[in-house]
Amino acid sequence: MAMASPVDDERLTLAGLLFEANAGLVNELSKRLETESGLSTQWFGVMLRLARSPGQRLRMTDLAAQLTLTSSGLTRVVDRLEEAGYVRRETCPSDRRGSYAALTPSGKRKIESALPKHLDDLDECFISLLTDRERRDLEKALRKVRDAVYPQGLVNGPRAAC
Amino acid sequence: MAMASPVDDERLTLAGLLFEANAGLVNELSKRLETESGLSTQWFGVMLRLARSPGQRLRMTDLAAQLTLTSSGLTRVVDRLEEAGYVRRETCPSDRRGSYAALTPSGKRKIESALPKHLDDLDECFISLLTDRERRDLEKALRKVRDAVYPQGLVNGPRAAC
DNA sequence: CAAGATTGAGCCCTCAATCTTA
DNA sequence: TAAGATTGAGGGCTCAATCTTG
Repeated sequence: MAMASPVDDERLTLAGLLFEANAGLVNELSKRLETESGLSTQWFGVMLRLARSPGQRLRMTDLAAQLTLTSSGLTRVVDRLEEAGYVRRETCPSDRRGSYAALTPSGKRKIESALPKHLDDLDECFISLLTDRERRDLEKALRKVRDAVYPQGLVNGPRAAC
Repeated sequence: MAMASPVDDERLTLAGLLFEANAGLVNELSKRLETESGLSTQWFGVMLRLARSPGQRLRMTDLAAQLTLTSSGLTRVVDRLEEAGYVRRETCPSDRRGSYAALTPSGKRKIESALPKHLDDLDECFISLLTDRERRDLEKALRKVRDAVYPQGLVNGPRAAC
């Protein structure tokens, strides 16, 4: 009987499944999103988070944290989104160091028109594969992990508007 | 009572939890892996997959698929791993177009010395947060998703050695 | 021509340094 | 001095084109 090697540890298997499920899903969804709406997952993620926020705006720092991006990386993403007309920067009156990223009307239309098809895709590749019970259990488990390792994700509400 | 907007759809929430749990975990584990062993998650992933394979080798194409990388991307990763002495290329005698990536003895020592601490990290950030039952359920759910969207992941056994 | 692997060009991200404001 | 945002330099990936072998 063969010895179990550490490289076959079952914990690696579970982690591997998480990584692979995530990677596969992101790949498939981004391909579809790109062809259907011309949006990358990164752009979609930015615009979706802005759309969900009061006033459709978020501080650059908060948005960067939500996207697991450095503030440097976010600066460049917002540069491109601004050039495309989907987002614009707004200065923060009460703290002149900071700025907001705000969804433009064009950006709001864009995300809203892209959303229905994206939800269909999400159903097809992910949601519909699971039973109601599996979905609830999965959400609970993922939330535990997320809360433990995702520092600023969606926990922080948006700052008080200034 | 407020209308539910599509941007608040619960399916987006579940998908977002998957993305955020994954991103948070990768970030945390890669930081630790880097400081403890000087390995990136990419290098670790390559070496782990080679270590798990018969003969500690894999065809470049198969390895690329397992890592969700283009063959172009894998070529460059293996270039760097070869330069570090952890991996070497071997030509395939029966099909001279192809080549193998093979773990060197140095690479094998490296991954084996990095593994115990990495497993501890994995426990701390992920595995130990869940009950046995939650782990089993999570594995089942993730496997369904993975199998649906991860084309060549770990499904294909390695090709017959030539 | 198709398949496996590599190369050149270009994109997007990070790290470290910088500038401005609190 | 610290915090927020930006910029320059550099790394790693993808896409498209190329080379070799089947």
